[in-house]
Amino acid sequence: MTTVATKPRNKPATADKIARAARRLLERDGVEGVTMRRVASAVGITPMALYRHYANRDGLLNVLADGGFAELSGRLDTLRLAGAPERQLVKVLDVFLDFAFDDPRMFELMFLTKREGARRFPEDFKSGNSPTANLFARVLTQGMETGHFAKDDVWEIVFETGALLQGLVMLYLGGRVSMRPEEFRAFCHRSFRRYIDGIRS
Amino acid sequence: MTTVATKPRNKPATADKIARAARRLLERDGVEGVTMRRVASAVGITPMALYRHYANRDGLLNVLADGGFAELSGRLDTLRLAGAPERQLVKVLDVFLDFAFDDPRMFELMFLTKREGARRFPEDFKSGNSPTANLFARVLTQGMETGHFAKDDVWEIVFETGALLQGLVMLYLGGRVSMRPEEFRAFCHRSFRRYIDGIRS
DNA sequence: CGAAGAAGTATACAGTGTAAACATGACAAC
DNA sequence: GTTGTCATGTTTACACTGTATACTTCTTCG
Repeated sequence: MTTVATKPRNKPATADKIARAARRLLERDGVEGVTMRRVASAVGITPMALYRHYANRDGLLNVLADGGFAELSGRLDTLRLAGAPERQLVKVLDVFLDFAFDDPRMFELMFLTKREGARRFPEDFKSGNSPTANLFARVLTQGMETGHFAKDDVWEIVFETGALLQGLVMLYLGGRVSMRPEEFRAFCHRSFRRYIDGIRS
Repeated sequence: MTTVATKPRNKPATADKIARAARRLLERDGVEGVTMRRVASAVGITPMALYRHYANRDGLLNVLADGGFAELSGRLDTLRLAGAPERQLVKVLDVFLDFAFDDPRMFELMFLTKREGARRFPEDFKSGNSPTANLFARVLTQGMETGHFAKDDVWEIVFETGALLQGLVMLYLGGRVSMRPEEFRAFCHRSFRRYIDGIRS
């Protein structure tokens, strides 16, 4: 074989195929549906081959979650934020809700599942490691400077707003809310409004 | 049958021993540590014998969770609520936090785990099936009548306050908060205060 | 006594994640 | 070329999980 033009070690290729297959399984069957055997079978390899590319199942799930955060971050970047800070915050909220509605399983993995290597409060927030938290903090800070919000600990508010949103969506995705998506969105808007009214000066 | 004073079928005896053993396992190893084999071994019977007393693992976990709700309800009943509604709400918050600190695994099972038969919003709230929600709603209604809070949808506020609390505690128990318990409690107090200020008229 | 029914056991099946050993193929150095 | 190295993949196996099925054993009642 004179085969000179060999593929230059397509190591990332299979790793990518694995991630894609896992992603599809996640979307369809949820976190618990992402089993090593199913992923391997979807890719067409043996389960143990997965371990050449990912340390273990948690490692694979972490990569999936990272992809989710990247996509969410991308969506937030497309936001053209302007107008009153209150409206800006609601826009951010809507991006989160859209994401949760579009890909509930991914949202579940990202926020509602215990995972190693997740961000910690407050250090990982203040260090600017979380783009979504950064965006939120920027809007809040700006709102405080312009007098729309009472001066307070920005990071605490970022964290607790995230907690409120996470709690609401967790309950919704967990099937504990008898509302259709748009009803629930309206409810979240009211809830957010109540909260914002509290921090407005 | 002279046998009048027979043990009236001590069926509940083993069922209770099972529940107690499961409860201990839950406390020590968390929800995932409660496996049928371990529970059976702790009781001294065969795994399949558990199924004579509980439909399946989820049934057993539901009974455990019910016990947790009963205890939480009991703790709330001991509260002597008086004074300003804001202070009453904080007292209720503290009961929840105490419970979460005392028995984090149980709290996790009760609020942070997907389970069948969990309360649904709004119907199960409005119907009065949830004692804890009832208590909260009573304080809120009273606060609205006395002018401490702005008139609003009580059940919505009950639900979203629960969501906020759940989100905060979920993040804390999930190891995403670098705070010692009392630090975290103080943070929750500030967070609650911010929220209450929003609904005050 | 004899029947009934409850409680417990034994065995087995289909899953799960993953450790250990081995096979194969592509590339670099001699 | 030959050899060695390293990445990739397979095979097999282990220790778990929940639970279906069938069998035994014990208690209670007619």
